[in-house]
Amino acid sequence: MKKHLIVIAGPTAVGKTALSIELAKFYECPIVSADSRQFYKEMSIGTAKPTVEEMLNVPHYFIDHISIHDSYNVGQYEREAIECIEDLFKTHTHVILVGGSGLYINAVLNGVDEFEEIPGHIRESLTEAYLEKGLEYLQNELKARDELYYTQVDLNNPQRIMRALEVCIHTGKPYSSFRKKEKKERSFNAIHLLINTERDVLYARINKRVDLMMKAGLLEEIKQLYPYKQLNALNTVGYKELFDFIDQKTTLEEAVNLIKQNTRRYAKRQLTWFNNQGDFETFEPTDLEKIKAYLNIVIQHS
RNA sequence: GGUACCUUAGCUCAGAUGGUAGAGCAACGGACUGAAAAUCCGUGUGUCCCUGGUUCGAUCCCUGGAGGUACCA
Repeated sequence: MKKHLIVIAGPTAVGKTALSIELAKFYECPIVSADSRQFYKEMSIGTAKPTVEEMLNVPHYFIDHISIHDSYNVGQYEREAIECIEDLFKTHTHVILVGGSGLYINAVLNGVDEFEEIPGHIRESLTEAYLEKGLEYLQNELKARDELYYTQVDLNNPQRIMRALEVCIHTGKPYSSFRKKEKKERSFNAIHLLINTERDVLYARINKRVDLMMKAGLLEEIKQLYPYKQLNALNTVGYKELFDFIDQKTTLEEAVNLIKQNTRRYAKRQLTWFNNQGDFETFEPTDLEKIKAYLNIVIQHS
């Protein structure tokens, strides 16, 4: 029997969680998260995790999967997620993958290239060099170590350059020599659904959800995490704005408005990414019946 | 009621001896392979308050309105 991974992608706050739970109940299948912030057990209200009750009825994987103190990345996620999904397919014909992190969804669907793990101290010294010597230094280093990638990267993006450099330094080979961009074969059939709605509606949902998060105690959650605010995981919309409020850089009202604004921008970036993927069938978050009908047809024909 | 000043992009404001205008923020668009809710790039979207006049040409000068701010009553 053919195995089907139902992929539910879409911008933040569009209604993916509720929809995925409805579908999971219908197909009696588990849900795997592809949300790079819901992975963290210390972050809940600000990441709009499914509630405990919701998860009681439907098993969820990769929610509360790691700690903000762990270092985590797409490569690890790909390996773990594929192992988890293949395991689930031993007892299920359907598995749902939901999330808004395009890169992570892509890792499950197509895979990312294989890289060695890079020791953390290399990135640390690169970051230091960047802060001391500036972007131009990084650009020159990259030009010397990987001329090909130098012509391909966005040279204004320090994050990209540092990643390439850490690979070059640790392996002694150009970063671009690892970038094969090969699509990996998977043992399951993936059905791609993009959940989206009109921009006005989406933005209204985002604004409302931020207000609800505040009512649910977001500020309290953030106060607990304040000592760790420099961690990568906490460089997140909803968290960084409230850290600024705690640091008295903004008023609470300004911080909340900034969370709304930055969430809207994030949603736009997600849409840009998904639009670029091209092979997603688009539905409204309320189209449950249409989606079931669509899935039926696709599953029968595969 | 009087006097002075103001009215230009969604907001705050620049500006040109008269040749239809530009910054910041916002907004919008895009990129993306181990930080991805991250990081980076691009784009000015305009009855220059209205009206009549002067002028080849007015957002700019003049007349008369409207709205706003301050001070005096």
